[in-house]
Amino acid sequence: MSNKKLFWLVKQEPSKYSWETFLKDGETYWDGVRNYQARNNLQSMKKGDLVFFYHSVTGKEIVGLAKVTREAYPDPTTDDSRWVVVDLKPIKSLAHPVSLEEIKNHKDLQENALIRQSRLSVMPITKKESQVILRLSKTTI
DNA sequence: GCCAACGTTGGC
DNA sequence: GCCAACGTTGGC
Repeated sequence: MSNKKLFWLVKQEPSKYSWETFLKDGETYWDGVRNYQARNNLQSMKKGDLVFFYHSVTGKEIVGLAKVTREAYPDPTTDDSRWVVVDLKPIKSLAHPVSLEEIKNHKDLQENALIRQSRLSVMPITKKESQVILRLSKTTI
């Protein structure tokens, strides 16, 4: 695993866009972000970065891993030039989804933005956190 | 369905 | 530039 790659986490309600739909689509642009902090995170993503996919509200677990295939460009779903999207492509489903409860209960994940800033929909994940999550998910890249 | 957290908007 | 009102998100 290259140590230059950064890890991120994106959040979505499965009723709006589920991991299963994402797998079926094969690739998608991540639209609809209307929050500056989340937008800034999108703009910081580099091609090849790895992105955890979290199901909010229903499921409340990290279900899959994707990668950035195109860096930030203007959101095609709006004329408002403030907003951007990135292209994401699924890599694999996690062998064992990592639930919010597991994250909350793990001592090394207490500082995770998923807990600290529950409303943020695009957030960075530290390398250490990503290793813990991958271990919990019984998934290797 | 409720409510806490928090971002945005608009009046002053 | 402050802050009250309001809207949205997401856990419970």
